[in-house]
Amino acid sequence: MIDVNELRENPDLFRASQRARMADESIVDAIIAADSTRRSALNRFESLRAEQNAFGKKVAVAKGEEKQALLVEVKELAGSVKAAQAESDQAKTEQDALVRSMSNVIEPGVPSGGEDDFETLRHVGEPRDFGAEGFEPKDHLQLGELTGGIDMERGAKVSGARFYFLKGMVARLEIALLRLALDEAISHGFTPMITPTLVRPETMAGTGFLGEHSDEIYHLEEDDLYLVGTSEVALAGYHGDEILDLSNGPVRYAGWSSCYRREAGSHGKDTRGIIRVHQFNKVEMFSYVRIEDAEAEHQRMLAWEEEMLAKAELSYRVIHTAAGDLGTSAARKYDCEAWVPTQGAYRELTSTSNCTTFQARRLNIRERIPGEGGAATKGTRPVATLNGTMATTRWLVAILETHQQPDGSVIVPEALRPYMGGVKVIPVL
RNA sequence: GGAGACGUGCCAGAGCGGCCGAAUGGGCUUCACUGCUAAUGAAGUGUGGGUCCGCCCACCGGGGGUUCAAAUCCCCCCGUCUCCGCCA
Repeated sequence: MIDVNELRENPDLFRASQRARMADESIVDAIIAADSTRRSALNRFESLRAEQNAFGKKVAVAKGEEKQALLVEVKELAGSVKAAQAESDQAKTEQDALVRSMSNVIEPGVPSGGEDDFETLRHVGEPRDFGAEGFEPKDHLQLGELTGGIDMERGAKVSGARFYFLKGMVARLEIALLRLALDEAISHGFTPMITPTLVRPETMAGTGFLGEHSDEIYHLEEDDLYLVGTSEVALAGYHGDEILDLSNGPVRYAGWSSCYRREAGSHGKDTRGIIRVHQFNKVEMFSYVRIEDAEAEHQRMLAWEEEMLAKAELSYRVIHTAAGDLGTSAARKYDCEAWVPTQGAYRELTSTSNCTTFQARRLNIRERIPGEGGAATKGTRPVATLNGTMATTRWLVAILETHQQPDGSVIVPEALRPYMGGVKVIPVL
């Protein structure tokens, strides 16, 4: 959630951000109006309440007839206090709804526009030239089937469309990838975490996923629990309502979990293979940092993601996502998209977002305000949160296709071999 | 699944419907004292919001209710613990 005081003081910044996102600008003025209504209603209630409190003290010490007289008088006051309180609560609720519906303010330099208006920052590695090598690459599903590693048919039989079995060497490859990702994260100071994948409505709402994208989320009616689409949900909720000590640097967690997505609006899209599925695994970085450190942490996360892509020996490009494609919480987002040979396209493998103080405000996660020499002074302020992908099941698509051989066997990237008992090649069955 | 107990500040732990934002002890910070440490003494030590910057309002797991007035009484929810049952 955005900072209302800042919005009041600098509305143009917020209007510009909304414009860049191609979102409604008028919400800025609506919030300012609702805030002023809220404050005047609150003032009315509080002064009446103060009066009532003062009366209450008199009533407490009065005796007999005097007490009875005071009671009659104060009874009327109690009525107006109640009414003023209702009005004040109402104004607060209205303002809150508006504020919560507004997206984060973008960071400087974020490209304006929608999904296709991203800026390409760089290309790393050359896409493998199968033409020059003289053979037609197979897609990841063909490869998966040839090696006995992916079974979509039985996935559909057991669970329906967009479900799959990973078997044998491909199953091992996924575990190897995730373990490498976790070890990399640990070496960068992240504490490994295995998180709950079912969360309560409050947690889901707190992370901002229950808004526009609520139809993407599985909900268990019987128990009123949600299946998470990423461990970010649990990791952000982890320190909810807490005051953190960031004086020794960022607090970093690497979440390992299954992720569940309904893929509601994507019928007919990516129906082949495991590119877009209802359930997959992911190792996710999540950092709590001081506001001043957020931008630097974001650059670090991007660099760590690129290191992982290098270890998987993939060619990719890095894009700077446009404002309209950021999602509610992010102020800036970088995606790394790997080259998928049979699609002739770059597909997203990682995504790292700087949510600045947006999530922390909503979840009430703060730190003591650092004073001179780093010692905490009076007061608190929200922290910044960031997240980024270390590895997901989808990586298998790019790895299988990129490292395939003419017969359909697949060479295992060197960095993954120690996690596969030294296996160098996934053979055709 | 059944029965019961409990949830108060950084921690432990009191709390009669009004004098309770909350006793007491510990911790922490500052000061004093003592060669140093320890000990001792004194003061301070929650969060959020509003503000005419004097103060004022709210918060005792969460949400409702009763009352002129709720940490305190009533209801619902969440959580923790104990016992019984069930499953492994």
